Amino acid sequence: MRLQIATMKLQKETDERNSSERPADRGPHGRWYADACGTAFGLEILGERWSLLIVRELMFGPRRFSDLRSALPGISAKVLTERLAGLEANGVLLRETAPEPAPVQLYGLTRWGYDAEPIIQELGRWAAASPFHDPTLPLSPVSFMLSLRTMLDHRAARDMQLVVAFTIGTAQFTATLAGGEMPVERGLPGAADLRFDAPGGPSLAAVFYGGVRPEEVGVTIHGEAARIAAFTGLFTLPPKAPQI
Amino acid sequence: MRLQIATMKLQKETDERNSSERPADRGPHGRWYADACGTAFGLEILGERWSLLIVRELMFGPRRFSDLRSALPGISAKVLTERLAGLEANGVLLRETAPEPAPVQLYGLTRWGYDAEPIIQELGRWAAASPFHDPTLPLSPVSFMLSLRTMLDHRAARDMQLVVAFTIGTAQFTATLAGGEMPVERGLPGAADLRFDAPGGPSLAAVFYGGVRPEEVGVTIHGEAARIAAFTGLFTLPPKAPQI
DNA sequence: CAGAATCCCATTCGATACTG
DNA sequence: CAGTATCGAATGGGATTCTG
Repeated sequence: MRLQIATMKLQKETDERNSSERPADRGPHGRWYADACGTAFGLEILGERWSLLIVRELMFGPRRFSDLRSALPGISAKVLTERLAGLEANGVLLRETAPEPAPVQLYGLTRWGYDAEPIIQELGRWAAASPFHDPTLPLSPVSFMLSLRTMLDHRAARDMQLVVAFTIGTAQFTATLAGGEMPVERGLPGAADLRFDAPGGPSLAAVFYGGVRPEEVGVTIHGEAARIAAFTGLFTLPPKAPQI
Repeated sequence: MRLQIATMKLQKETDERNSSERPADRGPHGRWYADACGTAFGLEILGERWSLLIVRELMFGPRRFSDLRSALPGISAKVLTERLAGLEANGVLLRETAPEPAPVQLYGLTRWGYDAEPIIQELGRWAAASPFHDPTLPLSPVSFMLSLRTMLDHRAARDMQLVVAFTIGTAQFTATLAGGEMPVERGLPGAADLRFDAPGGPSLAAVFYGGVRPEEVGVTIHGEAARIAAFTGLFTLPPKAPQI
């Protein structure tokens, strides 16, 4: 395998194109709609393949490279690296070298990055109304928790107050329902009113949205029966769109 | 780096995934996040380059091929054709052969397609808070009208009732403000409380969002001065996001 | 003008191998 | 673990041409 020696010489010229200056060279590649519309600009930043899904996975706190890789089935290390760099360059996320016991590299959203949640929610809400939609695919724990936030019936929840613990595979979340809002954090609470344990995202989705009985899909729920019913009743998918 | 000899044998099995049939094989290319998340599914449909901007341009009613081409600087006929076909296959738009005097081909959103407006709005609102953003680029008339709907202060507008006519280049719109909402239609109203005439989208954006005086950018406004001020005051850009 | 079909090269992607 | 390097294959999309 010697021949590679010669292969690298041509590399050089390929990247001169990038040297063209743009105010803040966002898309690593030639994207760039010549359009002042905010939507178009948003697409420059989040519209590349995978970008928005990466932001989604960071929505409940910083993650490491390998967390992201395993949460995004099919993404390659190369593309993930590129996207992280692009998002960082655009101020959506930051690379934090958290010196815990073992110094780990983390990627976390900036405040503005967290502000992208409504985009993710609107897109998800809209897509859920599509006639086609395969709910059997893998669903990351973050996706499921985000879907709960999206589908929450704020009005119906206004007078409920609950601390709910979720264990989804190895991921743990605490949802705190109060005043019609439901912030979600990573980790388990000291005391919870309800506890959901599930092997993965799809099983919980089946229980919450598909009316499947928990034991059929390996989900166990702890808590007062009435509260369980009241809680799960707060989340409903939108009706399918008409075929016109 | 020695032995790569054996590397290519495993290729085969990689593409079997694609052979699985999907209801309506959307992305002409291998897109397809293996992900049940609604957001990921939405990205399958709207996440390709140009797709969402095409939807945006159709937001106030059907348009023809050449309308779209000129509203989307840089798109090629081939790509536009492909995207229109993809969006049609996914139920976002329909191709209507309206037999007017001269039988013209029109593309119009389905009801579900129109439901995508909140996605466009959230993306635009979010992007407008970016530190980088070049407002000097071309802005299509539709983009501007959509931005008004996005930036409208619904609360402040609740008690206002106005019919406002816009002429932006050759495009004409009627905005009907009432009850804190402001639907927009193509065409001019019989009678208007206010009338804006502008050479293009950017000039109006300068007036509404940049505090520029109309005459500086070729915009003329007709109507009662107090009403003009009250109306234009309803629309404000979000504050820039902090740099963290 | 609307849009389908062809050509063709630059870019991009995913897989694999490699490195600190 | 956190990437980087490289390669083959697929895709993107601009330009051009053709048709009704």
